[in-house]
Amino acid sequence: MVIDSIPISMEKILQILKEKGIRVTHQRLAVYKVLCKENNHLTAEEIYEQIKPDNPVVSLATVYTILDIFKGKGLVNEIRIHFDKSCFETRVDQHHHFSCKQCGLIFDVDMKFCQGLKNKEVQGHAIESMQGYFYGTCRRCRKS
Amino acid sequence: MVIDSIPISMEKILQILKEKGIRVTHQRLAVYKVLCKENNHLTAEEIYEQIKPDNPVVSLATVYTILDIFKGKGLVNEIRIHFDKSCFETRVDQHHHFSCKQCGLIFDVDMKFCQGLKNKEVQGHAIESMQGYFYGTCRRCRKS
DNA sequence: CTCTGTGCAAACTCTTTGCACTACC
DNA sequence: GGTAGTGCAAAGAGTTTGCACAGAG
Repeated sequence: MVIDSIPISMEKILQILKEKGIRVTHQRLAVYKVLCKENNHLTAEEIYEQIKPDNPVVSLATVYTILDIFKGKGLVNEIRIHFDKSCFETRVDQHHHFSCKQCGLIFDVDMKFCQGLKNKEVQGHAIESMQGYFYGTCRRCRKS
Repeated sequence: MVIDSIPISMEKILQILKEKGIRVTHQRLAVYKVLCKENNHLTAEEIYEQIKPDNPVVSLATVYTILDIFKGKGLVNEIRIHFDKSCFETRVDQHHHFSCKQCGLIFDVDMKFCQGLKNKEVQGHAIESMQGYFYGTCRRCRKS
């Protein structure tokens, strides 16, 4: 399921969590909501900072725990396009990422080249998943 | 330049370092030699452990410093196929990596699909470099 | 001899863990 | 009410930094 940057209702999130058998708490709703709202690639720290205003008593450790649960249930995807920290997104289908060296933003990349690579093999090794990380200058930064 | 797992002479390493304008020290020779010898994807810690026997007084911090210099001069490539730590290799031409979930080994992957992607663009973003990370079960582990 | 490289220890960042308390269901 | 989730603080791993000493050119 891909959720766009359009606002998502609390009822919808509640339903998603219940479907996955994830116990519903205030913090879990908040984490998922922020990830949907931004449709962005957020670090645990960024998620933490964004939910704090609405939820003053919350801890970064819990955000990590929640992300780990979401990841295990296939609700979020973890990427490591920047070497030093993980980013999380709600888009969990096969796609890749571009990171801009100037502005630091991460963009989703859909490329045909790796369609069908999954469950194939390369040089005798069986591929279960793949991540393509691209680095360069993004569309917007190129113009300026 | 790609150096295979065949032994490399100290003279050759010396020459490579001098060509790149890198001041030659015992530690730098040792780091580069281990990376060549293994033709492997080694973490800083692993490099440190391997050079210690021949060079009892050496520090992990220096290994990091040396790897950073080598990287800056284009002598080694840093990959982050495992989220928690970096691996280094002497192969610096365009290629990708496969990590086996069972044995943990990293294999080089040469794929046609991304030839020519460099200096092209994707969805308006200018690509300067890319990294393809594949995960699954390697050839050897599949047999057992 | 000078200036860069090194070892050491401490600091730093991101992430995980242990434990008592809280709050879903 | 029982079990799982949480906050907090502390620990852990990987990496970087500051500084005095050592060694390359």
